Amino acid sequence: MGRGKIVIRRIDNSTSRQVTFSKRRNGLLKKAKELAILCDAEVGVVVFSSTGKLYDFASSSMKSVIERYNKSKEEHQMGNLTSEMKFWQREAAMLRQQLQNLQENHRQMMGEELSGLSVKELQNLESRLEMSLRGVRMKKDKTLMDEIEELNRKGNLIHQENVELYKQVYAAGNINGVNRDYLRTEGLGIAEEPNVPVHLRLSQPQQQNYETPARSTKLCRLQLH
Amino acid sequence: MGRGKIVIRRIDNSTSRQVTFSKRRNGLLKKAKELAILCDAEVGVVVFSSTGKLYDFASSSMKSVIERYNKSKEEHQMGNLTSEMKFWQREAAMLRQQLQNLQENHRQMMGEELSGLSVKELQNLESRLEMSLRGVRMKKDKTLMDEIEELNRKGNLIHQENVELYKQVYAAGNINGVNRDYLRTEGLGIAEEPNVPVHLRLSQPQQQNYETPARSTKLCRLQLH
DNA sequence: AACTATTTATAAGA
DNA sequence: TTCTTATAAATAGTT
Repeated sequence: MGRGKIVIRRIDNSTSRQVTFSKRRNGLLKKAKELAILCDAEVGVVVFSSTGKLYDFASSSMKSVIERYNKSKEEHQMGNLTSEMKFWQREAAMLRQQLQNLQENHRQMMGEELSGLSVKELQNLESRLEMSLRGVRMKKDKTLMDEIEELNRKGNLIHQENVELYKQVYAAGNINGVNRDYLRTEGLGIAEEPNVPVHLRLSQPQQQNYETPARSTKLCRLQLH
Repeated sequence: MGRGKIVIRRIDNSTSRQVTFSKRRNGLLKKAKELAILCDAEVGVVVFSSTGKLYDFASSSMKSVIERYNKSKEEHQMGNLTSEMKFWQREAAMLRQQLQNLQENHRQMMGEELSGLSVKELQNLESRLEMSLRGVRMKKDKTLMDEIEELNRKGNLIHQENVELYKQVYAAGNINGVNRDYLRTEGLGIAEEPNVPVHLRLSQPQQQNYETPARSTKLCRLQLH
């Protein structure tokens, strides 16, 4: 339909290609529009030029056309997208449900929202809490015991070190009496300083924190078991 | 381009419309194909007939065309979709995180997975459990008390009923002495059976279960505070 | 579905 | 890009 017949293959001449693109693109969009109107059809056309520019026509809206297209196939592109979205929606709903269940459970474990529970359920809850409490106390006691044991071990070590130092001091004292007295009273503090105070500083705050509750928990535990 | 000129408006004659649709649809798809080849363009055409049937052409693939179309706009259709999907993905991730936190919390409350906890945290957990336990026990006790009270109320009611019946029986007994003796010994048991024993069966096992642990915990509580 | 008179689209040139 | 115009292509109405 022009001065000469052409074969349908890529137009090599860039300018000519661009011109033809412009003409035929308008023609295509015009025909799409006419088809939609004449035949009461829903039509969508998307064209990207070789330079990447977008031209489109949709008798209704491209959104509508694409949605209908995807629905009409139930397998492509958007089908994947919607099904993926549905997956995430279901995922969210499922997680929300789980969360709600666990929250209710948790609140009940925290002693809240007990109104709806029967005596049987309350008993159940009670024994679960007792079990948990027992477990927590056992763990705590074990932690404390371990700490005490460690401290004792360190204490003994230091004590032994002191005994050794005493021996050395006594041995030195046989040569110089003044030195011996000095060491016995004040020098002992100096001699221990590089070791003992460091250990004490490390262990003291821990010891302070647990002593009061530790005693009460032990009493509890004895009565519980 | 035919025997006569036509105005572009919906063709009323259904048959004619259908024929024209067929012709022009083919023309449109052909022209789309030619445009794509001649001008090295990416083209997608979607047509729905008035009866809902789908016809389409895509120079590459409809998936590619639609994706490119959506990307090329960054606001329509797919933009909404992806942002909506991203919303749901974020929602799911958030819920999953919440769930995880709560689950960890819950497991610790259940006395599991206590390895990573410090003494301070264990203490905290312990007191939370104690508080919960206290709450649950209070609720249970209240439930039981209420039940007992209700039973007493009913018992009293029945007792009064019996008293009334006795009175009637005595009044009747003035006429017949044998009937009076029968009601005084065995009739009482029969009268109470439909109410009292049923309630006792309900409350007895519940009461048994909680008494032992309740006492020991109370002792603990007193020593702790 | 085929035909064909005509309209329409467009290739080539400006 | 746009206009022009000769000509190819599409298609309305008919068979």
